[in-house]
Amino acid sequence: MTNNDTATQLLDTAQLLIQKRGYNAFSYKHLATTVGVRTSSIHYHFQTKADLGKALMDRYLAELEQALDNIDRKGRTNKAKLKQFISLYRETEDDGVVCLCGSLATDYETLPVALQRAVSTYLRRCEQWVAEKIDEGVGEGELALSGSSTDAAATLVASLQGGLILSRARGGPPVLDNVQRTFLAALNAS
Amino acid sequence: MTNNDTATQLLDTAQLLIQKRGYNAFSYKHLATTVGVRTSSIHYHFQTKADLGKALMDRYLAELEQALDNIDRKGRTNKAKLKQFISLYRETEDDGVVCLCGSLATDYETLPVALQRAVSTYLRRCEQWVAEKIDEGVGEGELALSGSSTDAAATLVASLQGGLILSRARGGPPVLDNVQRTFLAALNAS
DNA sequence: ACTTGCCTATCTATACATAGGTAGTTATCA
DNA sequence: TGATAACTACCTATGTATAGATAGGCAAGT
Repeated sequence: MTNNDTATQLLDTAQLLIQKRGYNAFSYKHLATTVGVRTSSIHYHFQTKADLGKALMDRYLAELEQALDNIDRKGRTNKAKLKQFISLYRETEDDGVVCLCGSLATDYETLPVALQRAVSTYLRRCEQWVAEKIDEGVGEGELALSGSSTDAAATLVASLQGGLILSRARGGPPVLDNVQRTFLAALNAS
Repeated sequence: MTNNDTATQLLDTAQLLIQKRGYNAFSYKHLATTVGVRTSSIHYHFQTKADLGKALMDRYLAELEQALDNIDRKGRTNKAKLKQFISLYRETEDDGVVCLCGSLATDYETLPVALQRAVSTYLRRCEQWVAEKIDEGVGEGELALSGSSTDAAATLVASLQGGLILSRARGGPPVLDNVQRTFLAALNAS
């Protein structure tokens, strides 16, 4: 399908542009020239910029669920699962971009409501999943934690998103390596 | 001086707009109508948007140094100083905005070089200061740390910035409260 | 014939920026 | 002291580029 091809290409490119430049610095014109079509063609596939954004987040959320599923099925220990989760973001850092969701979260106030909701959902899902793994790990005596799992989960998600955002500006070795070490140390699980 | 007044008002308002909406979603028009002048008047005070951004970051950096100085002079223990540092961001979270620097960091790729440099400087300065306090605290036996102070400092700054950014989208109780508890727990210093 | 997937052409709104004017203030010095 | 030059802090008007969006056409597939 040419349809599928172009639509997917539009999604892929738009996502990258948003991750690189932010929602408000990315435009249909920019996207069009990058993909090699006219802006009107983008409007054909995604009537408005808000629709495109929503489609992007829907896909991103589905991919997250898939990734979490994968980790849950393949990971042996909870520590390994959490490491896998972190490495999801660590790969993003290597790409020199931020999480789609973190990018949108910064522009939160300027987003259409549907997008705002999708961003919230994504973030809460991440925190919930992380807290779950920590709880399981602690329950099984695999991990130790001096605070609450909720605190640790919220902090991890914040530091992953923040780490990605700061990484480009700060330069130097990957910030998420520091984050991972700190997080695992707090769980007595280097 | 009317000069001082308008210029300062422009800076204040511009900063708030950027912290609320991001660098690229804030415009001279928006700023002008908010302050009650014409866009050309903004150009009079700050020839270009890049100049305005630079002036903003210069001021922000100066304020940071002042705040750190204040904390260093007034804080008794290193733990207290670190708590004070965190509360700087915690106040920002209450205002429902993000750190100016965190906002700019997200749009990093689209910023004029002078602004990029200012953002880097700010972030590195924060990390450096935090690492210093941790080192001192550990040296004096006041704090204990299982990892490196560099890791902890980078992680704290990332989670503060990330926490602010996620806070609006996530809703619920302040994220930075979770961050503070996690951070202090990791230092064996609740 | 109808749908799909793209195109050209065009619209309105806004972005950042500049040119040039003006009222009010301050400095200079015969 | 009071004429004039220079400066300050705005203004109106305008320009060029880009934003997101729409209308309508057309070729290819079914």
